[in-house]
Amino acid sequence: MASELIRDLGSEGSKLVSSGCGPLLALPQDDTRPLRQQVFEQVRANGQMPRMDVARKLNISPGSVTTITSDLIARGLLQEVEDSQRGPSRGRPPIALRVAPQSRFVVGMKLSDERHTAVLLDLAGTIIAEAHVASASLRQSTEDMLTEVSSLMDRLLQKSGRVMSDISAVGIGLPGLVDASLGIVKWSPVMLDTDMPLRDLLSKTLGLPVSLDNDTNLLTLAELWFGAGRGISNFAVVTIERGVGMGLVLNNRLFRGALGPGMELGHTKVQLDGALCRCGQRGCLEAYVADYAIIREAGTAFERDPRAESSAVSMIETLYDEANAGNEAALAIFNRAGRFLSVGLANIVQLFDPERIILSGERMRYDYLNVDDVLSEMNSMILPAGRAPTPVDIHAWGGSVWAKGA
Amino acid sequence: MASELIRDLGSEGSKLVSSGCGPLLALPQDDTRPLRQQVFEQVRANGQMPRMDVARKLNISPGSVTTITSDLIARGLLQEVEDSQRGPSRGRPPIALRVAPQSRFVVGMKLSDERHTAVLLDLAGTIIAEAHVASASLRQSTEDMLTEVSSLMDRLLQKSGRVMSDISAVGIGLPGLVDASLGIVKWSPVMLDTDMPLRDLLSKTLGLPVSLDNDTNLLTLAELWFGAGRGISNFAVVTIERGVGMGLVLNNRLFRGALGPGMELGHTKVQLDGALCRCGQRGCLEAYVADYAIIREAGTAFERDPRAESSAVSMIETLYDEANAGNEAALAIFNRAGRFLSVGLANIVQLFDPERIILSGERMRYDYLNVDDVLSEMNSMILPAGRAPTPVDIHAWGGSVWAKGA
DNA sequence: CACTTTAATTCAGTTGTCAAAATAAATTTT
DNA sequence: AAAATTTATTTTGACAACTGAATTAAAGTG
Repeated sequence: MASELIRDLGSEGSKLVSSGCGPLLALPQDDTRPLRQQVFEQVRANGQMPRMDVARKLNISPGSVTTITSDLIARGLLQEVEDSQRGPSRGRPPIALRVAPQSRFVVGMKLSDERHTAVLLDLAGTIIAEAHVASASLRQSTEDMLTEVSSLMDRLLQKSGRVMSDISAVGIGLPGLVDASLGIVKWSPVMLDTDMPLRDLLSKTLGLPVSLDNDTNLLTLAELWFGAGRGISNFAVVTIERGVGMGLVLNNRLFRGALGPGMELGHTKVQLDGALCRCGQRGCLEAYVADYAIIREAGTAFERDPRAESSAVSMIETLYDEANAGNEAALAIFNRAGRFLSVGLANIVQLFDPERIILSGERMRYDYLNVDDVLSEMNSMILPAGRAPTPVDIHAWGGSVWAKGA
Repeated sequence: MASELIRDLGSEGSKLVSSGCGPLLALPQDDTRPLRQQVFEQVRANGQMPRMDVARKLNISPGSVTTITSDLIARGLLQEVEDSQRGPSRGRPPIALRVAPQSRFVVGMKLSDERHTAVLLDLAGTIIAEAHVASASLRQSTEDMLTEVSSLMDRLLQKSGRVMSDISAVGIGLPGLVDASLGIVKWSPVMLDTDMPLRDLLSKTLGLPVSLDNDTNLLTLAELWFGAGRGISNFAVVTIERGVGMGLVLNNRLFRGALGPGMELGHTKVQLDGALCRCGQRGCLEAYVADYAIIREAGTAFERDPRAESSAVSMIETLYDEANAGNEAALAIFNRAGRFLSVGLANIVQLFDPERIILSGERMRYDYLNVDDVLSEMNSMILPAGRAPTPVDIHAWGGSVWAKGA
């Protein structure tokens, strides 16, 4: 079998003559956004900026900026800022532009097994309103899910005093395997059904365009748009909750992997024949740092039945208190988890060479693992020493959408 | 310290209003190649194709193709294929286009610690000639390097019957840390000097434009251009020689990492507090699968002085023979290395989700590690089971350049 | 031989962008 | 205060790239 797999230069060389060279599939994805959109994005990114600055930043002529902005203003997407106060300077004062705040609204939702969260944003990224509903059960049918999303939407609209027609798009994130381009939920811990075309169903229910994605991806996008990822081209977002997830931004763009499911940091192996993971394999990072791994260890060390505790979170909290109180065994559990997390993070750095790693997640649980120790250990495992320390961010929300008219 | 690193939504939210949202650094890299170049690349990729096919493929009007191709033909870059035989079909027969084979030539070189290799290619990617020189010593001065490259170039030209002015560009790959954009060799096992602007020196010596890159990157590009990577958007190339290297193609483009040095698969940790690596850290993949790791183990198992053997390669060969002859200890060494390699490869799959992994390298040494076992073990470590098997390619050369007039 | 089919070319027209000049609105100098 | 200077924006004409439709070219089919 091995020999079949091996091709040598000879056959390769002869193939060349007939079939040319260079990468096939030149570029199905046209990367160049129309200039109009670039101008809009530039203004949005800066909050507000005068036309000349846009022209300089994008290396286009001031004339084009005038044309484009006047068009965008006519469409109500941009507006001039009346009160552009500034220090005394010569020349005609610049008239700053900003995204018209009330022009359009988008909604971001995050579905989880505990509660669903929704935020209403304007195009400038300002949060107008926020709403929550408790999720009915751990796993639920698609129909229930549609109902819950609808009621969440109603509550959000009610809170903000808007109506459905004010909204131009909805973005929804949920855990599990999601095919964002097709809008299909392949598998999710919050849903009973698999391979469900949830996006289209939601779109029909709400009467709005919907985009669907993995929650970690959306969290990563949120970091890129609003958080620590702004201004950074390459970074990784690592989440530690029930499992260990990762989102990756390469060249200012979310990287989704080639085959869909994306990056599974949690099932990266950090130990040959290591601890048993819930995926059935051994040595996964998740099997050391996820909450169930810690609970498992605690159960062994203290001979406690995991189900005796009220919940996973509270059990870990108890354990953490004990560790702080000086319990060696509890401390050792957290230390070990922290060390393996260091290995996982160091591997990310070695492989992706990101400018930054962002630890982020809905629940702030990193202190359990002792951030400082993890970071210093991680840095000691990275080959070219002397790297910028990686800041830690905690985001309590993850929804962020993006709808854009042509 | 930890608290300083942590920001919460509050501060983030308030910052939003003033500073807008969306990624900064919109796109300094303008991705859109001029249409002329796209047409040329399309023809080159296909070997030969008629104008209408180009128009359909690139979604441009046939008129544009006529204009562009006639221009390219006038410049001598393309030519019409006289004998476009085809089955009987109605309509005017298409006139295929191809890259004019003799129009320009480029040279690719690979420098190593044993010998330097150079190939002469035309723009269609056909190898015209190949030449080698033995490298003088393990590490050498920059001056000697320049001399060696010059003599290699002379030999190549002599072999092919061309003169220097026939060549339009040279691409050179060498091991070590190379900043491709600046053309600087930060560190290399084949050079004594560090931080040397080798590209400019070579360019002056040869009187030609030179591009310089890490050899693994060049090997990856070669796979993308000529090898198993054609037609695949995302794949990883793994090399196992003195160390363990990796090149990555994402979206049909070589990914170089954010901070320059790029991906160091070899120093990915596969075991906490594992085997000692030559980098001084523990548990690196390299410390299990690189040749020095195997030799080290052999030395322990058989109480042999590594320096007693004539060379590293021959020592491994001896060990391999013994393993094949049934020596349990020798077999165990290779098996262990193979298993750790599986871990490394599985991690790549989990993180990057590539369509394919290509094991590639100048020296065909994979059989030592038993390709079949490694692959099956790797597949067993990947979460979403049922993935395409990864073919193994052996390339005996790595140079591949690309020079393109506007 | 007329008709169909497919490829390639021609050409007028649209689009998006720029360069340069003109205009606007402030400050500084005279 | 008027003139000069400075900076921002708008206007204008020109240009280059591309498209779409019509046209020409070269084959096969009935």
